[in-house]
Amino acid sequence: MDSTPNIAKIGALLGDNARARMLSSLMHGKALTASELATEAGITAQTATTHLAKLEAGGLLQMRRQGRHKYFALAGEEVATLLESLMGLTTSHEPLRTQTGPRDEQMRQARVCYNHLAGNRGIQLYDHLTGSGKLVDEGGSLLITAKGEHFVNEFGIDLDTLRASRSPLCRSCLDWSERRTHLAGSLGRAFFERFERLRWLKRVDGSRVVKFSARGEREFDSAFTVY
Amino acid sequence: MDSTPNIAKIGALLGDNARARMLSSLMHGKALTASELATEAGITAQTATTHLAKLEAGGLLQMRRQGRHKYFALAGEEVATLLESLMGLTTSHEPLRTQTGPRDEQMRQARVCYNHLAGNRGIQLYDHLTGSGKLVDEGGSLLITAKGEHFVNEFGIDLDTLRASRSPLCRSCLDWSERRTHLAGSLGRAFFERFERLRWLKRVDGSRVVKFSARGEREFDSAFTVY
DNA sequence: TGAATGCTTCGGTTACGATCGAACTATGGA
DNA sequence: TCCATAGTTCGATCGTAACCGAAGCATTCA
Repeated sequence: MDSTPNIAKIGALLGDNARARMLSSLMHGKALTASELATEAGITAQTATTHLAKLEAGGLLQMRRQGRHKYFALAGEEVATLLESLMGLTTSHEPLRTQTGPRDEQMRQARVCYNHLAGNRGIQLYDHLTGSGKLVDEGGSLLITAKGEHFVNEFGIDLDTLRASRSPLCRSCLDWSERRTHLAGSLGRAFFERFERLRWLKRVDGSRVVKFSARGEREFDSAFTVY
Repeated sequence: MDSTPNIAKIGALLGDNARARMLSSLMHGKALTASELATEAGITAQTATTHLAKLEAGGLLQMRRQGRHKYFALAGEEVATLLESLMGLTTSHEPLRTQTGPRDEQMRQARVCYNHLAGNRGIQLYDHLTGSGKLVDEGGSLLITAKGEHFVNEFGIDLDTLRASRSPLCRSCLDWSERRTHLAGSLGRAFFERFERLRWLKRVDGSRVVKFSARGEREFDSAFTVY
């Protein structure tokens, strides 16, 4: 059994500039979409597609579909280690990689994502709902419980209207800044609209950033405590 | 400062089949000559030259000239680690690499190398001579001391004759099986001839293996104790 | 000195893979 | 039902690098 073909194959994967750039922009551990990775690598979407397919087939990346998006992340700890030791070999010892995460702290806190709430606040919402048994994850799909229905209606959201729409009610969405899931789907959107109407938050125009008011923050925290 | 070009560069080095094979045949830690590496990789000497130059320039290999040979070894522990983690990624977990060292135990013990003694016995000789102050390493070149001259003459080797030849008297030679140095040069050859004449050893014909007699072994050991 | 051996340089061929334009499918939301 | 957006497939182009034959150095040893 000769294992050298394998090492050459992995090496070849790492040996392309575009792919290398993709991989290192994933070093911070978070997932990125195909087009984001294309931009990172400075190539077109078509080219990115083929690269990403190769990287996934080679076991370096892990993919997760999310609606019309594809989120890619490093396949595991070993891959990250490999990349680190590669970087360590040449650039002995630069400070490890410039922060590629969300440059803007505000954005990391709260932002809009397809009209629902993302960022730390979005995660808080999601964690509260699942942690308190209002939503449950049934084999990948998110379901609302009786308790959840009650809570949502109490909160001023008309579930029946939402159900009339064809789009899925609950849906988890991978958060690119925190690599955690938050609530998407029509329920997610409804929550966001409700927050706006309650004046808990306001969108900063021309950006995806969402700004909470002081009162909004307080009331959000008390409504969605995380256990 | 973007470090991705570097990782791509190293990746590209690893990404060629011939180079990968060369690297993994060096995994056991010992040094190989350019032509041995060419054979390992299944390519011609010309092609090997360019590959080896790239690997050395890329900091993956370390080279040491030795007469008309060039010995290559992995540049360091980090390189070995990198290769291991690469292999680990795909072939989770084959036993690490087939033994590429000298297949023949006899050969590992004692053999001829340019008419001087190599293998464990050669190392023993070398270690004795340097350890007892008969030879000293002066900035890479090996010199004989007064004590050494006395010893050599006592042993039945005519130093003056050796000095008349144009070839260097003392010379250290990297041992491919043990990655240690042993004595080469005309003195090395003279020792070997003397051992033959004393009937301490005999060459096994058609091979580089050298066989010690029981008496030879005993006397060799007492003459060349290692401290 | 000359023969043998190890390595290198040069030139030309060949194969592979990165790239993108254009046209396509799939998904989400109105 | 329809639009906008994310990602894919196809085909053609282009550059790079691996490869070897042949001839050239360099070293050892007689």
